[in-house]
Amino acid sequence: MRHVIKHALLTGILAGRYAPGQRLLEMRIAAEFETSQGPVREAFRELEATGLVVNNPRRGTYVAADVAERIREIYVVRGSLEEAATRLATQRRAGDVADLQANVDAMVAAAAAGDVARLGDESVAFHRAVMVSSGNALLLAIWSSLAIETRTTITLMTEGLDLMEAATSHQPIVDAMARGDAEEAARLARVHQDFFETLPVPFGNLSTAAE
Amino acid sequence: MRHVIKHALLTGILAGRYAPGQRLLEMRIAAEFETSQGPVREAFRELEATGLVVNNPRRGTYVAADVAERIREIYVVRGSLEEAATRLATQRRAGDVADLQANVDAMVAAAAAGDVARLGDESVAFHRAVMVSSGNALLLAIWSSLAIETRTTITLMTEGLDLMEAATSHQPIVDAMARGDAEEAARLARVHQDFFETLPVPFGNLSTAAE
DNA sequence: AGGAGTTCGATTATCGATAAGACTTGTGGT
DNA sequence: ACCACAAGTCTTATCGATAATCGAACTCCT
Repeated sequence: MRHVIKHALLTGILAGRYAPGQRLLEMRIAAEFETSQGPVREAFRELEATGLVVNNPRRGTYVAADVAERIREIYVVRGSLEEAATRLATQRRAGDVADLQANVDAMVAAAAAGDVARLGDESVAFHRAVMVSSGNALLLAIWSSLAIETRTTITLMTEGLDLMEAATSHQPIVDAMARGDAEEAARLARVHQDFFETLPVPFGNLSTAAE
Repeated sequence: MRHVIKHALLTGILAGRYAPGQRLLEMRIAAEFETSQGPVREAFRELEATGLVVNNPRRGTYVAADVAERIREIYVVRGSLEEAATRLATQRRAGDVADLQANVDAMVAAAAAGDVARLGDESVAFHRAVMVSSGNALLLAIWSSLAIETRTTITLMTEGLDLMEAATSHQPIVDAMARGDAEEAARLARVHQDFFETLPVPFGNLSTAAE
């Protein structure tokens, strides 16, 4: 149950259903999900780690006042984590990037077909595979907590950006990893995220996209 | 209350009072702190973010089986976050590093006096100041969730490492920031953490140190 | 004896109620 | 009219109890 609530709050916040700065009343949320206070509070605690919600003891839990900025910050953090993970993964993989290449190929195919959802899924799979193969469980855990899975498709859908470019932009990273050039791969992984940081963060009217 | 429990579990795990892989029974912990299940569960949820405890739904919460490795992983993540934060902070500070220099000076003084606790506090203050001045609240939030404050003093106390070296190793970072050399400062910040990653992770007999 | 199915004990997940703190509104004093 | 104070209301933090699930021990059948 708490997972359900956590996920719903997360997508709700990212989609703008819960406004920036809005107070999240425990009992109200509990009522929405037809549950009690406990699970809601636990979901809050997990969400606090992402910085998307803030808790003041005895005063309540709020959606971060500046969610838009916070989302942009996610890309910086994400870039930083992926840089580290890519460095480690390159070393551990020793040139074996078959699965990653498969993801990129699938992305290109999806982009060609205009299949945004598929492109998003493959992209998430790609980045997740890199995090997993870094061998650092904490990196993966934090990366997962950033709600990247949730964000990715929303971003692709709302920006109207060049899908093919989004797909092929992964290739240089794979190439560097295949060569075993850890530093270059890591650098590319970070730059890859910087791009999204510059995009405007969309809000509202996303209820459908987020679900 | 949940903060008390969280902190106690944290130091308990880091000090080895709770063994790696040990199951953490909610009611048992609740009894130890003369409280009820609720606060304990909330503390668990917050601790999950550090990867130091793992939860299997309906099966219980456990201390990570490989705490030692997990702690080493923290340094990688931390290095990565500090690298990003230092890069941003250098740009935003525009050469104004007076507060950081003061921290370093205090560290050197503390090292000279053999005041480990003070050295630890100043070091935490230094790194926190960098994170704060990065202007990225998410970086700060995640960094904070890594229980770095708790770890620092323990590390300094148990390793028996050269205190003066630990203190002066911060200087090059400040220098690079003062020059406005963001990339170099960022690189140094990461390397600064790599050092700790190579240290053996101590366990047990730390009950005193952790408190 | 070996294995599948079943019962029982232990523990988590959730609920509803209570205690206690914070904010709001109203009141009296200046 | 303005400020300080106080009662009342709302919300969080915590508690104790219940429901649901897991794992282990046990039994029965082959």
